Amino acid sequence: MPLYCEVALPVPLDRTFTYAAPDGQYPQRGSRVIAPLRNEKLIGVVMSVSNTAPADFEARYLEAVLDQTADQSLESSAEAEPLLSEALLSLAEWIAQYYLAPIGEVLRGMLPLMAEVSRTVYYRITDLGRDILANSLENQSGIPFANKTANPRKPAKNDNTGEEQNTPRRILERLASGDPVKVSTLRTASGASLSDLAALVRKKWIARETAAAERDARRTERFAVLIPEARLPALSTNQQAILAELAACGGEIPILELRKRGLSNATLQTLVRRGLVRIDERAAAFRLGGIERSSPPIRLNESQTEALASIASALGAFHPFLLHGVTGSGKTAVYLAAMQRALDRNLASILLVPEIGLTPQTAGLLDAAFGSKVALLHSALTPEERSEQWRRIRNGDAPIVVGTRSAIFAPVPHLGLILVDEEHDQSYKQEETPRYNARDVAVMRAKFANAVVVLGSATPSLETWHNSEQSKYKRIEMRERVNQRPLPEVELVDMRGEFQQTGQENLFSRSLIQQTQAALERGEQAIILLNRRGYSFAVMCRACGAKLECQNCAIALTHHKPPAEGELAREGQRLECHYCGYRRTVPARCPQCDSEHLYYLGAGSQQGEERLTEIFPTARIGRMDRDTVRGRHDLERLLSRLHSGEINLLVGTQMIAKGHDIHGVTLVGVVGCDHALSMPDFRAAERVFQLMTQVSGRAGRGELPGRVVVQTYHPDHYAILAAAKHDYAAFIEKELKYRRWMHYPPFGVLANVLIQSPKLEEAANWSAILGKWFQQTAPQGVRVLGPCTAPVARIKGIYRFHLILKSVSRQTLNGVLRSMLAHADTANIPRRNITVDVDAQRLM
DNA sequence: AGCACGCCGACT
DNA sequence: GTCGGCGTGCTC
Repeated sequence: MPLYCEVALPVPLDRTFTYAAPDGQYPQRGSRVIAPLRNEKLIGVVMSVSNTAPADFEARYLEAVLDQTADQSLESSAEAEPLLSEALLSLAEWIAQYYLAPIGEVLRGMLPLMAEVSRTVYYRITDLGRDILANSLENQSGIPFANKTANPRKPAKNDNTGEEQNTPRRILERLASGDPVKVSTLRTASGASLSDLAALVRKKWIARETAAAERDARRTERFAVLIPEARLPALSTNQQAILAELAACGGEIPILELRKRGLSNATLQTLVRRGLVRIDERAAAFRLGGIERSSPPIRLNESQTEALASIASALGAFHPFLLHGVTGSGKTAVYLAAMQRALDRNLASILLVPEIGLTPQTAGLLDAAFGSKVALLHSALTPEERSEQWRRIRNGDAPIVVGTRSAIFAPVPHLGLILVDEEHDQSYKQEETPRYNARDVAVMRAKFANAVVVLGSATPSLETWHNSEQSKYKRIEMRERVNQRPLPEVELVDMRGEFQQTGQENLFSRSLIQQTQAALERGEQAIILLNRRGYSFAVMCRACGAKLECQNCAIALTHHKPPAEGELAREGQRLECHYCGYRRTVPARCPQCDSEHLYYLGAGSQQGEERLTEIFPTARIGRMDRDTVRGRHDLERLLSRLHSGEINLLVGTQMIAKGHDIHGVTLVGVVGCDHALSMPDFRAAERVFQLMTQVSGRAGRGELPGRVVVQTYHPDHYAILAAAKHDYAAFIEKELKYRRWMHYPPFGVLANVLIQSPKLEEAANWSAILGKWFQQTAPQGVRVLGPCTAPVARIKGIYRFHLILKSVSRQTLNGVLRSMLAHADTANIPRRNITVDVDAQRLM
């Protein structure tokens, strides 16, 4: 009797599938398997096994059980674990239940599964196809193949070349032997497009099948190796160049390196053919790559030592901490020391950093402290690299894991410590299914692993702060900067007064200009936060008041100016939608009313840079935003130019606020970051406070004291006032009052239910159905706001409605959301059009 | 999500 | 009269 198992598959279905195990293979909970679903082969994870056959259907057989090594069956000891440990499986199940996400999708996000399995598509001729082919050979007419697969109004490119046009026939001929043929092979042989193949599948002349097989995902590196005793025949200059390079490098060199030095692969292949060089393939050595080692501070100060002692003495059991340390208090040094302490006790650590928080500097510190024990996991890794890191971690070769959000799923054995740097950072929340918050997952993971978890921040989120007040998390305070450096003095500039006094609307206030000038003259550096991308953030019509909007989204288009376009913003320049990427040029006339009077509203970082160039013609200005920092290397390059002093004035979006430690910066300007206060978002004040505090923290980290100039239209707002005084306590007190009053988190739990459809009436209708259901069932202990159109009513042509649910009890809310989804199912609302966002960060 | 099966308008 | 549009419904 076969063994049966429940398999989670990467499909958006809230259920598992039952399969029978092939003879002699014993899947366990946590094993990866290849499972046939319809005519696809998918990778899945075994959630449970049983001996009873399902009653009402016949289970199909698994194609294969992966990761069943020979020694695993031999050893059969407790050490022979399936790929996914029990701790990670429990974590996945917790996420699935807490965030109402399908377990298969949760697991897909946890495992670098896809890189490890190559999925191949094959085509095979059917009996019908054979008949058709035979008939056509008999009567030579080719009639059945009259080329109608493409749109009849648009003839296919190869339509007019006689015999060449008969694609279906060539497909069938290539398949005639009966063996399945790979798509790529078939397409080269027959010149067929994917839609040609799809058409024949529809006619049932051919059949499509997929196969999945495990691939060795270890990254290899290819070396060119000089064959010493070869006789040298006449060589071209290119060939000589390669041989010279090889000789200079001791006879071998990675092929990638050759290419970097401008030596061609074709030439290399010629040398191989002539027997002068051979190619060796070896497992790639691991290195952090392009990192300058930097030494950590040798001695911790008093508060750092105390923090370390608390954390270190808690190792070995579940203990959550909040490490609240002002900017520049040296949290990173505490993290490094704590990881070392864990390592001393043979415990591994995970350090989570925000998306752009992993600076080359931090990587350098880690490399210096832990060398090859470090595994880096970040979004720029290729699937193969990710997979390689994953294996190193799982083998125990890398007990120090550093990475962004999904690194919380690293398969670390003997996990003892999890550190979440800048725990308030929004990038820890995944904005697609499963919509987990890595900070909260970190706490659960620590719980399952009996580990210590430290949430660190200068500006803790209200949730975390509240948990520390409730003694759920133990709070550690670091109130002083290292070396008793003072926090920078903050000056508020009331921009309303500035307008009245100068009589004009200037982007930069007189005070900011004057102080920047002074800093630059003293040979110091300044950075200016201008938290909008682009040149101007909207184009508006003076006649009818309409803003130019994206055709796909209910969003004003942002104006970007090509750098060489002269003084004025004008027609013909680029407009861009920051939601969908739609681009168009600035029209001559308003598309609504045909007026010629269009004007440009607001200033972004691009305009900031331009203004600064005019004001400080001799300054060495740099800009840091998503337009100038696209790849990882752009950031590294900008930061190193800043460190070297090559740039002395930096303007940019919130990217510049994140954890950079540049000692020459003595002045920080904050321009127009308070517009966020008027957004319909209950976290607006929290975000403005955090951003202002973080960016202010960039000033005065070296020998010289820092200064901050904040331009604001809300000089009396508590978030601005508290940030100006570095007074977290004052801010938190006000903000907690407001949240309590409004029943917003942390006083209660919140979920955003988003209903989407490309058809307006459909979205409206569905959200009305759900709204009515809430009205009729009136669930106890849940407040419902809406339904109403979402703050961004349309994105990428999809109309959006939402409901906001608040409850004091997480369990109640979870239950109500489940009933709601069940009702949506009976009301025939497709599941994929409903997004449930538990603990939503943004209600947009 | 895919991808099949199944009922109504534009073309040979 | 066919092709093919995409509206329901299922996947072990």
